[in-house]
Amino acid sequence: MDLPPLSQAFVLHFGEMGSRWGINRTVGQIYALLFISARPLTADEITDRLGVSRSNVSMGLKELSSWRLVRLSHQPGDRRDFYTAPEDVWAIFKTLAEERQRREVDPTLSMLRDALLETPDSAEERHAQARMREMHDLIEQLTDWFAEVRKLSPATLEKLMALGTTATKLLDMKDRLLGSPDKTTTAEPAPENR
Amino acid sequence: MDLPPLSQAFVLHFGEMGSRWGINRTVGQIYALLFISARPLTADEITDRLGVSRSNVSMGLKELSSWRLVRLSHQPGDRRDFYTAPEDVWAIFKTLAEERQRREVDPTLSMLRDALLETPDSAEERHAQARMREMHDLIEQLTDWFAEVRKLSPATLEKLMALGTTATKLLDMKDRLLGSPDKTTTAEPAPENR
DNA sequence: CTAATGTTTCAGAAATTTCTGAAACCTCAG
DNA sequence: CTGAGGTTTCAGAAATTTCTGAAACATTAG
Repeated sequence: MDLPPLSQAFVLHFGEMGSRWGINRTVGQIYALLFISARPLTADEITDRLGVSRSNVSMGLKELSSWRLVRLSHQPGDRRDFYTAPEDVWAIFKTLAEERQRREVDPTLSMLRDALLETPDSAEERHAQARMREMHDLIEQLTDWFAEVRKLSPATLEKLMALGTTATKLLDMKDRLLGSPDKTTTAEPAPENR
Repeated sequence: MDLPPLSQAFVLHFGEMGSRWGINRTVGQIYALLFISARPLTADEITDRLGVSRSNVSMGLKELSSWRLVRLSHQPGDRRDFYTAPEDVWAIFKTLAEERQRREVDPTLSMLRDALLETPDSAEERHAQARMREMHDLIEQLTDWFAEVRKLSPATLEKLMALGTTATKLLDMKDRLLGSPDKTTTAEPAPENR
């Protein structure tokens, strides 16, 4: 690997991290390299810098494309493909969340929904199904909420997060303002934490 | 594997999913099995049901313990260890988030912080460092926010999520009520989406 | 103490995943 | 049409991860 020290540390770290997720080491490294690069890189440049085989890079780039984590660009008078990581870190994060949703959460939800349609044929199975319903409901709720959040502009999001726990206060405020039809929020007698 | 159909589908699915995350197939299956089980199971029962080796189960349970995803219990007059998955799906989700934070995010943040302390020795490295700062700031912000959210009680959380995007409206409301010192929220001239 | 019952460790076998080099394949300038 | 420049595919080699069975290690009842 032929990289200046700072860059090398970063690239190696993401290589390792990648392998904890479903992503393999090389893919992690390619992405890290593109992320910190000041300009678009060709597959050959990536190959040289990382010191892995050309075909490995090709496959890695293909994988990254399927995750929508790299963009292709061209330069006038040059037929080679140049690759870039999107600039906006928020956008990257959003893409990642969307793809994981699509690849991991959606299939799980669908499996759970199917299971919930079956008629359990024993007490054991009845209990199992009840647990699956709990999990299904939680995941669905989280999913819906994430979908909402993803629609927000980065600016709004940042503001929301800056609010932090104050959000709870907002909740109370809303209840007071809109004349809470649901008393539980205010009635809650000082629970452990909120 | 010796399981009724519904349970089997669930267990197999989580086995596969597990391997997309850093978790191996068996560990995923053990967890799934415990999750849907109506009562605590011994390691031997798990071994029989899943049809894997006893030692594999032992290691899997150890791994799950290190993730704080199983609880140990005992029954009077029985020396064997009985394992359970926590009841509350919210709690499970929280634990998972905390552990991933500890194992993946914290080390990354620390690597980034170190990198940001170095003095870049070229234009390239300077740019790389700037990118790292962007990533660092985003992760830190998300981290802080998650930490806040984790403190909320499930009930409050659920309410917050039920609000969905309405939160944005609350934000505006707050600004109007408290006499926003920061005009950007209301001034924002109809951005793509929010 | 020791036998019975249960758990953990560990070295190697098995399976899976990743990586490579060579060949096939594409595209376009000339 | 041809060949130069570039990309992708693929079968097997290499590396890594997972799984197993046997042995070592607890713990406690008697």
